[in-house]
Amino acid sequence: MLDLAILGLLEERDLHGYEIRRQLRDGLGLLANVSFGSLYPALARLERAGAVMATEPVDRGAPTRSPVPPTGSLSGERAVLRARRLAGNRGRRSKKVYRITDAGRRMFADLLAGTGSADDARSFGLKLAFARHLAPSARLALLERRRVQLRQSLDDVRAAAHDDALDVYARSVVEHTAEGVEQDIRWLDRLIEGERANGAGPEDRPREGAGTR
Amino acid sequence: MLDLAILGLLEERDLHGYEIRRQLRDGLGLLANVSFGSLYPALARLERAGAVMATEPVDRGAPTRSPVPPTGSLSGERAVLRARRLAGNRGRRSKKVYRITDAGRRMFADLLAGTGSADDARSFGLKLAFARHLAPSARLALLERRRVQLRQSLDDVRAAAHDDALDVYARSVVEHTAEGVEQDIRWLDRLIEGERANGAGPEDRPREGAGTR
DNA sequence: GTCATCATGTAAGCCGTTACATGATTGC
DNA sequence: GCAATCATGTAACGGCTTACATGATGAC
Repeated sequence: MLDLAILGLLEERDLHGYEIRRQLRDGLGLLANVSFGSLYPALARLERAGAVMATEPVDRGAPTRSPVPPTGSLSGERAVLRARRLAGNRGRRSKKVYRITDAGRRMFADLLAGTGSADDARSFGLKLAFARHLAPSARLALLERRRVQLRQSLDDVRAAAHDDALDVYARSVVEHTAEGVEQDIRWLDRLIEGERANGAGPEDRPREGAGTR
Repeated sequence: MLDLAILGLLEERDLHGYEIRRQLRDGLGLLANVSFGSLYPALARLERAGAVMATEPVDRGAPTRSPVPPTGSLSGERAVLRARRLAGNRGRRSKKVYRITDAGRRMFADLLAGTGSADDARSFGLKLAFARHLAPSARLALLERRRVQLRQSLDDVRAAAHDDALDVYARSVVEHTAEGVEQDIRWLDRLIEGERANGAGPEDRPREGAGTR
């Protein structure tokens, strides 16, 4: 699920890990606080899988090999380190800006369209947030799959509400859960209606205007 | 979190693992499908910690000492009947009926009142479902803690909604999330109001009517 | 006598967390 | 020069899932 979010963000622009985390936190509330302990391993995994590649950040200024700046006798060591980084030294630590690859785009498309892990609310919300990368038919399918799941949930929770053994508090929880699911379904219905309505609409095509119909 | 649920169910009656799972699945929707792979280890852990004890259903032909749990519940009775039938058998593996201990009750109270892990919706829902075991003041505190968190969430998600870079779908997700949080807050407000109203009300005391006052 | 269900457990592994450790940049 | 922040990573661990293995019960 984290992979999906990372790839989705990288679809739009190159980013480094820290920035990805900020966008996940501030951007959309889902996946609110992923920790570095999961983010960086995920990036490393994606890089090993060939889905993303690390690109050196663009060096502004003189990137040619001028080994040592003429300043700083006291901070000599630091200056050397900085110089090595600017000179394109391999392996030194700095910002690592990641860029998605073609394989990564394919992986993203698969994750986005795959029925696996579309079950929970977070996965669905995440997928829907990236839904403009989906073909209209796949988008509709995503919404309708989710609707089926929510109908089932609603039946279950309503059955639970019939239990007479529930006290006031448990009952309140169950009933409020049911209301939440109902609201979700109404929301989905609005979205589905919108999708059906713009089948021929000229407005927001997914990304490239060259879609089928 | 699973511990809390288990102890909460055992507060009401003795149960064996399979039955606990069913109650978690059917009873209230939260913690919908815990798997045996987590349930049984959790029970074993609780037993090691002294929070629950396994009351072996009757051993062959020794009905003298504390043969059956004195519950009046339907499923409890059935379990007992089955266990009795089993008594004719050689004492092979059978149902393991768990009973909460005094230490377990203390642990349950701590988990229920503790501020830790009250953060997510599931933990809160679970705690609230068992809220009748809480003193009125602690119950109110639980609700108000949750309300503060939701206010914060609402501010965050509204800030996210101000982001102009969101496309239709991402924006819809954010806005629907905000609506959900608003609905949660209204629900909490109703509950808090109810709590305040029955401060002197004779209605639903937590469990035992024998309180002072 | 066999199948579905009830019932308990173990093993492997995923996904994510907290805590720790370190390096680089910026601003005072 | 020092602190705060930016930035990247590792280590240990916890909870929960799936898959596996086993045994008992009841229905037909």
